Amino acid sequence: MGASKTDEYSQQQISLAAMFKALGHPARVAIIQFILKAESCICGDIVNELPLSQPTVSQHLKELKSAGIIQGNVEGNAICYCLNDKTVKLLKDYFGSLIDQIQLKNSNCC
Amino acid sequence: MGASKTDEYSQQQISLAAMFKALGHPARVAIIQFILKAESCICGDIVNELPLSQPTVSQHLKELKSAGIIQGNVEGNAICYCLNDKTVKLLKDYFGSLIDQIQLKNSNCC
DNA sequence: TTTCTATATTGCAATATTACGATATTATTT
DNA sequence: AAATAATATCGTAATATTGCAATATAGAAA
Repeated sequence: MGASKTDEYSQQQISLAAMFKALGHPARVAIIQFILKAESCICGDIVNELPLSQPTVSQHLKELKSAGIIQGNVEGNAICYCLNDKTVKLLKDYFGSLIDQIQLKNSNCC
Repeated sequence: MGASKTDEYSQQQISLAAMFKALGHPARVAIIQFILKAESCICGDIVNELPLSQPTVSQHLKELKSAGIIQGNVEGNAICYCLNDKTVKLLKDYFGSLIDQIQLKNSNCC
């Protein structure tokens, strides 16, 4: 009869997946890197940096924002996008805990 | 004239995005967690644990594997899937470096 | 060699993502 | 109040993902 199926996914699973999904496109990884590299984090020129149109970049920014990876700040006419350090820390800790769990069970069949 | 567009994405950006994309689905996050939780890492019963058909689980496993998140080991009739600790460490370090970079530039406009 | 068990592949329908031109919005400057 | 500049939204075409039933494959057991 086997184990019973979990009817759905946990909230943590859903929310983690949403963050990873947001990061799962080269353009969005590039946006993250550009935000970190840029002198100030006034980031309207992401559009100039990426090989994509303005609407497309705007859409990618929206996805990063709604997943909580970045935050936007209205700065006069422009908008300043920055990384959400709380989310980044959460993700770092998540992978840290995975490593801990891997090391705990040293029944390594692979 | 503004900055010139990067013609394409870097290999690092593409490869990071592929790993995140592989993790960007609740079923695949659940698979990771199950592999870690399970007594041994003989994992045919992932199918019994998840609310998905066997072909669908197999497909998710394939995606995780080809992104280098997990590895599969033939074990007689069954296959044992385990996390690739090298990849997990790489991702942990990636977020660690993001945090470092955030802290370096304390010109926080957000 | 036949049967059984575990996993993978194929084919396909439903849905989601990606990208962009056109247009809307909002704040600034004139 | 225009005109300008920066960003967002809409509509839509092309493509990719998700999920499953049906089927294939490969090893173990009989």
